[in-house]
Amino acid sequence: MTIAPQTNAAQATTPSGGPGAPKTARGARTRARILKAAEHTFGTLGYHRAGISDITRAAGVAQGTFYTYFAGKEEILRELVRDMGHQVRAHLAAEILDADNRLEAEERGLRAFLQYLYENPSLYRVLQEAQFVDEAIYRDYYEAFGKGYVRMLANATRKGEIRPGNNEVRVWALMGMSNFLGLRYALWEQDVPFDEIVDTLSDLFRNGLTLDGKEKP
Amino acid sequence: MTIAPQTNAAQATTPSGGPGAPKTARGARTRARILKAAEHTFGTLGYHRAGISDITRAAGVAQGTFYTYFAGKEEILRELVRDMGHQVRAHLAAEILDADNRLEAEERGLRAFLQYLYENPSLYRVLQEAQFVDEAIYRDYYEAFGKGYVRMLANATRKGEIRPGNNEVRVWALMGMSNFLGLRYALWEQDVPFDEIVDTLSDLFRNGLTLDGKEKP
DNA sequence: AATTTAGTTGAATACCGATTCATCTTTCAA
DNA sequence: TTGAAAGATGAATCGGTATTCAACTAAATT
Repeated sequence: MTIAPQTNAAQATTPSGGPGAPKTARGARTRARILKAAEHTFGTLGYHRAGISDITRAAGVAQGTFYTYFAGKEEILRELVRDMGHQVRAHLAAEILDADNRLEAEERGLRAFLQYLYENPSLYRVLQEAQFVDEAIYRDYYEAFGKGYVRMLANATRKGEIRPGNNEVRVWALMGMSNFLGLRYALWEQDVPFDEIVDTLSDLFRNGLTLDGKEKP
Repeated sequence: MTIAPQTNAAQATTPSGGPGAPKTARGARTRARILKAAEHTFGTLGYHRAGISDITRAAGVAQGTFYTYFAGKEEILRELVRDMGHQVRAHLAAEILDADNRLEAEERGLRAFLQYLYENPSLYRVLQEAQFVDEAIYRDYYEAFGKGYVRMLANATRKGEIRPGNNEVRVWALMGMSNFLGLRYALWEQDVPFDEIVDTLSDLFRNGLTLDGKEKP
């Protein structure tokens, strides 16, 4: 039930250029600390309110150290979004793996997403704000996410698990649902159990996304 | 087919306090010009990048004039979101009025929303950014929107047009869908005709939201 | 051990843009 | 017509913070 206990922004990061990719163990550690601090700081204060000084303070380093590893405020945000994107996708993919069919995958995926958001509230804020700092990276995130999603729906269609239809449009609808449900029920207020949310959507899917004899009998 | 041709941020505004509610025809006109300019400027540059000077320049007034009518940058954003919220709700309500049943209302509502977003791209940006400047106003917007929506679904349930279920959860899911579909297909790229989007969702609704004999025959 | 390279520091800089204000112009009411 | 209220002006102020940099310390290499 408990999923992905600790946030770990640094772990999976490919330094990807920058002014100075760390060349020492110590350097790598420091860079990681700054990145994690940025995740927390941006998530709490928001991108614009968060100062470099807030980030470095949280990381326990001097202001100047920041610029040893990142070209500036925007770049660290980009890095962060890339990083978080990988994490979520990996996490959800793992949660879905042992689903027997598409419906079950949707149910598990949604529940895992709500749970993940609840445990990593920074994700939402960082991602949404990134949209206005650099739209491209935001699009990339959702297009990457959507691409894999469409592929899965295509497979499900082939297997006869869901009815044929425009899967791309469906995917954007589905991502929108998760997003809003997460915002409302995982971040704002947890006044409806995740199970009930999943059941409600499952009901919607069973009689519209899935193909088990209706409409055209 | 063409809906709400011109943006008109000022029109419906109740000055609502502020440092100086205009007391002259001229004043009212100037205030309106500034508000409309802010809509455009925020929508184009984004809240943070947009300077007061950009707004006043677009409005054709001096910087100082801004503060005759608005306490500051945040306040004009609040005013704008309130204003735009009214507009969208009114617009969609009108579009839905003559629908015969819930499904038709959903179809018309979605199409109208996509169209509206396409014609008023500022709406999305201003609203989403408001979230990080003053979360309350963002919540208010969606909660106001959602409240009316839930009421409509409740009516539809009573009439037997949709199956019973958690309508609040459904509403948040529906708002999420519209939002993402709008972002992707109305703002980013118009590579899929609105009709196809509506048809795709309609198919989803017909076999899950609506009740016309399936699952439990 | 000596030397070079990598990493760290934090105060100083540099820039930007929101807000203020003293002054001038227009509108309005008597 | 005239005085007072409302509106408009835009240059100067003021606060904030991203970024730079010269000096210092730690780590690696010979």
